[in-house]
Amino acid sequence: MMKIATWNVNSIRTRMHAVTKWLSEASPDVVCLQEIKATEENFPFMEIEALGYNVEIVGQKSYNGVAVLSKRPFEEIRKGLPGDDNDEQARYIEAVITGDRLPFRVASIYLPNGNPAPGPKYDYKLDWMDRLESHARGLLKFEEALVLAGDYNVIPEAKDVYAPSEWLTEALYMPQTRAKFRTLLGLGLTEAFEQMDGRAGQYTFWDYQRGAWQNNEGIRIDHLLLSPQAADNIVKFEIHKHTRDGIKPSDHVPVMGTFDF
DNA sequence: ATGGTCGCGTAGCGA
Repeated sequence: MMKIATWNVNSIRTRMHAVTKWLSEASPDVVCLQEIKATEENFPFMEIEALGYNVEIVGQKSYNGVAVLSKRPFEEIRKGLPGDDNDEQARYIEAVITGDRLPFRVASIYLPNGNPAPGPKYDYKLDWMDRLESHARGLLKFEEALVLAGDYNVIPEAKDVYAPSEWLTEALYMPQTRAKFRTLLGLGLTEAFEQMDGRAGQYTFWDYQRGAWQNNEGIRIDHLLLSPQAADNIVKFEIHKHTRDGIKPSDHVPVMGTFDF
């Protein structure tokens, strides 16, 4: 079995205590991290490698940044989302890993937030989603187990937000955002959450402001998107909500799938 | 309508 998780940690250096605690409790085989807010120079490689993980990152100073951790060796690494050579933002890394039964491909995705919308930041978000769709279409042609994991900054449906009416003008929930997300799914991807749970009110993010956590005013924006070969092999899906209660928590919580790979 | 909280890095931006 392979446990594959995604977590937007909102700074790896500030979050190391929470991350190491969670790694030892949940013992994921593969972890996709977002918003590491670190470069190759200041990422804590030694501490994470000491816990038994291979580590690859796409870093950036102060903002963004993604990483993939794996107990198994990486057979292939791709850094950056194809489709725009001028894109400087660190938001995509992809790896191929072999499990007990099957090789699989996993991506750590930090999709742009896009606020305020409309505007240049929203245009960048929509362009990025088009590039992701194009790249995913190519990956699906391999007909292999594929897990596109990350912070999508997309609330798929009304059931995934505490107060849909308050989010109508937010880049995370606007109709065009959700339409592009559905187009991505339409390529032949399945949300692990929808296959295993699908219930309303299962959130992965609560804002630091306004007592959002205490009032359970959350949204579900961290997703595992699966190719048919991955969807056929998922046996468990979990949202590790308890981590939002810890000391200096991230505003996101980990999401983890267990696969018979 | 405003302000409310974090993280980075030490002002103000991004979320």
